[in-house]
This record gives sequence, structure tokens and C-alpha cells, in this order.
Amino acid sequence: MFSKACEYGIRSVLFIAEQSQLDKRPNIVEIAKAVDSPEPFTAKICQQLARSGIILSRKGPNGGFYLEKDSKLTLAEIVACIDGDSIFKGCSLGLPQCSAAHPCPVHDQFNDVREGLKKMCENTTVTQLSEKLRKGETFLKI
Amino acid sequence: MFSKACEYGIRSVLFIAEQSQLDKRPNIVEIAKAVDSPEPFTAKICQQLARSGIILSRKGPNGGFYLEKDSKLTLAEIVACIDGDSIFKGCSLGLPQCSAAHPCPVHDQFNDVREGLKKMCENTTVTQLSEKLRKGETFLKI
DNA sequence: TTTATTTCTGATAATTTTATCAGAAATAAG
DNA sequence: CTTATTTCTGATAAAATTATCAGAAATAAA
Ligand code: FES
Ligand code: FES
Repeated sequence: MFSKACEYGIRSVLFIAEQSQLDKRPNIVEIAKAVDSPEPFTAKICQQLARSGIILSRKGPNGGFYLEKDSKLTLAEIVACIDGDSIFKGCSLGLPQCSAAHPCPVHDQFNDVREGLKKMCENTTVTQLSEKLRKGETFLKI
Repeated sequence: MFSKACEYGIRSVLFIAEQSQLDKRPNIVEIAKAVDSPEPFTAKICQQLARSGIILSRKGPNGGFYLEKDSKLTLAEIVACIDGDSIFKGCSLGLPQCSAAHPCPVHDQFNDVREGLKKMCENTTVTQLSEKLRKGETFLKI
């Protein structure tokens, strides 16, 4: 469904969000540990997210990554930043473009699923998810 | 969503199904042309599908690939053969396993989407799709 | 100002996926 | 039986994704 990079990215952002609520600014070592992901690869991904303004970063001692207070960040924005929006817009059978006028054989069926995925990602906020995480109801690793 | 191999695989099977209805047995060259996919790669995929009995094949002159008459083949079987069933069962954030007892933060939300995808693939038959294809209502390439 | 810490950047390596190729095995048709 | 056709098999190549590494740039704290 999502690329590895995107999976790590979402997990990282959720951890950063949780820590931001506690006024902390986790660094890459802490993030990779909390999320059980390869450290340098996770760094790359966090840098990409920071460059596009999805998360914020501070260099130097006591630096790290954090989230804007009361950010309205959604899953959809993270996914689009890392994997692009082809999962939300592209043809499921790989035709150069999805179009109702020239549909592939599964167009109708997939439209529902894809629309469901899209709506879900757009309506799910990171804050909302990190809340449950903080309460210990959900987990970022085994 | 699906791998390139899986996209080519589904498109190929749909073309084979359409041609089977016309009592034809297209070969790799014809399939790759109809589906606009790289010929040798498509060959690999069709071989894999044939080996697992999802499609049938005949060597020699006038040989090619075909489908069992009145086959009840579904999309789900093709996807599982090529991409495995991780898209139907795996955790969307890449945790080693999806479980309601130890859920990732998006487990609930994704469960709906994934279940929708699964049901859709299981309930959509190749025959049903190739019918529309034969009528010229849907397309396998631009 | 100096030092320690941390993100950031660019180069590189490993792995997986995608794609190609040459030739063997099978089989229908003449 | 011979030949032409086609799938099948295994080796290989190219590209993309995933992962690592070394060092520069920034910054807070001493
Ligand atoms: S054309 Fe394939 S999903 Fe719309
Ligand atoms: S645990 Fe992640 S989707 Fe179920």
C-alpha cells in the first residue's frame, strides 16, 4: 500500500506529535528507537518532511524535530509528501491516467475503495492519532 | 497500491479472458501488445500465473494462454499470486503484524478501507470484467 | 569564543523490483 | 520424422527503493 519510507514517515510524525504534546523535541536517535526504524533512513525522511514544512526542526544541542502547536496536519499530507498522490489519483491498473471517460476494467470498483482511502486520510489528523498513542491505546512498534 | 508486475498481471489475465470467450489463445507477443506492457516481463508474470494454475497455457504452434471455460477466477486470486496477501492482511504502517490487540494508530481507520478492498477483490470476477471489455466499455491501454 | 550537539547534505552501498536475453522443452502441423 | 512455433527456464542487466556513511552547517550552552 504505502512505501517503506512512507510507513516510517507516518510512524515518525506520530511519535514527534506525541512528544510535542509533552513539550519535547525528539532527535533522530530517539525517533528511530521509538519507531523501530533504520536511523539514517529515518533521518532522510524526517529531513524531507521538514523541508516541506510538514514538521519543524531545530539544529544544535537540545535540538530535534517538533510540530507546530495546534497543527491541523492530516495523514493525507504526509503520504502525498513522501509517496506522491498517485495512490489517491492514479489508475489502479497502471494506465497513464485514471479517467471515467476511458476507464480501465476495474475503474468503478476501485473508485469506491480509493475514494474511501482518500477521504479517510484527509479526515484523520495527526493530533487525533497521537492522543490515543499518548493514552497507551495504540502502538508504534511491537 | 499494486506492484507493476501485478498491474501487468491483471491486465494480461483480463485480455486472456476476453480472448478466451472468443475461443482464442493469445501468445505473449499478442498479450503484451494488447496490454501495452514489456514483453519479456509480461512473459515472466504469465508463467508465474500459469504455474499456479490461475491461467492455462499450451506450448507449440497455435499455443498461448487461455482460461478454463466458466472459470470463477477473482481479482483477489491474481493479486495474492503476484503480490502476496500482505495488502489484504498486513499492517498499513508496516508493523510486523496487524492485530486488534496491539493496534497501530491507524488500525481502526485502515481496517475499513482494507476490508473494502478485500471484499471488492474477492467479489469481482474476471469473467464479469472481461464482459465489459468485450463490449468496448472499458480499456486495457490508452 | 569555544565546545558539544544536532540537523542537514551529498556520496555511496545493498536490496528489491523491473526488465531483458539466450537457449531448452514441448507440441502442433506438414 | 522434421520443422516451425511457442512456452518455459535460468542467467543477467537496469532502475528504483531502501539503507548507510562521512563531514559540513547551525546553534545552544559553557
Ligand atoms: S482508469 Fe483505472 S482506476 Fe480509473
Ligand atoms: S496494526 Fe496497523 S493496521 Fe492493524
